[in-house]
Amino acid sequence: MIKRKAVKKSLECKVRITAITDTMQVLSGKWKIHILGTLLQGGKMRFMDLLREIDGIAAKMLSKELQDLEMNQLVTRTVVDTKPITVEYEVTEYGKTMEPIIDEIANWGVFYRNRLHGKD
Amino acid sequence: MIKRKAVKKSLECKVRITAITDTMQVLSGKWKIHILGTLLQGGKMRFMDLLREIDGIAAKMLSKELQDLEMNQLVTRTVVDTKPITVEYEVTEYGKTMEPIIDEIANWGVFYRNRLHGKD
DNA sequence: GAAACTAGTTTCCAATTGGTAACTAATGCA
DNA sequence: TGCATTAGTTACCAATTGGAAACTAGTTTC
Repeated sequence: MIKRKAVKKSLECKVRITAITDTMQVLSGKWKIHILGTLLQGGKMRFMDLLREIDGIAAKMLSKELQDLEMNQLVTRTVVDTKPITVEYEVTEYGKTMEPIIDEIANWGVFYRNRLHGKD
Repeated sequence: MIKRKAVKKSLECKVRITAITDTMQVLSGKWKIHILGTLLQGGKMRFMDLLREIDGIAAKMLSKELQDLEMNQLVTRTVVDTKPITVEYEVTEYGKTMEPIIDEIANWGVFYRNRLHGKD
């Protein structure tokens, strides 16, 4: 009983840390979760739809974040040959595996607000 | 069928966005999830324990992030009157409500790695 | 008396993030 | 002809983030 748990920084611990780092890197930045959340709710959406739907985002940011998400294969980008050309973004099947995370994050945020107000 | 879903930016949508923003603000920065994850696994831990356990973190960051977490009531800080004074950090009951989020994030990261390696 | 361990704090610096605004380029409409 | 809409891009700038290293300060051990 002198040294319980000497080797705490074990394999599973390192794997977990790496896993968390990976996920947070994929979701890095202020907007990716919002974009994914919006696309998960809205299905196929055009650039301008997203720009209008996501409050406060600038075209530059939306463009950059969508590129990141596309690179990570979480969303697809499809150019549609309409009169003024439009581009459709959609969450991939792979991207949909993010849904539990986003839901948990949204749930916690609601819980957090309720706690704040309940305590006032 | 001319304008389905005109009012997309509805109440529930705004609430969700606010909720996500709130959560991500509480978890902001590179380290908070790791600190919480480590404390959830390790129970009571001292400053130096955390510093050694969390690979790459500097004392300044650990200190600052712990203060943030304490302010948000996710962890408690207890000074223990040992020979060289020690400080114990522990996740609160409230902080434990973060566990589902952290688990989902860790799970996804593992899934992500597997997918990468499976595709090589 | 010097070194080491506790838990930090402080300073200084570099990189990243993100915002505004203007610009491109193609097409349609009045 | 000129304005609007589509989907961006570019340039510039400010704030935030985070890292390294040195420092404080009290106690204990050699």
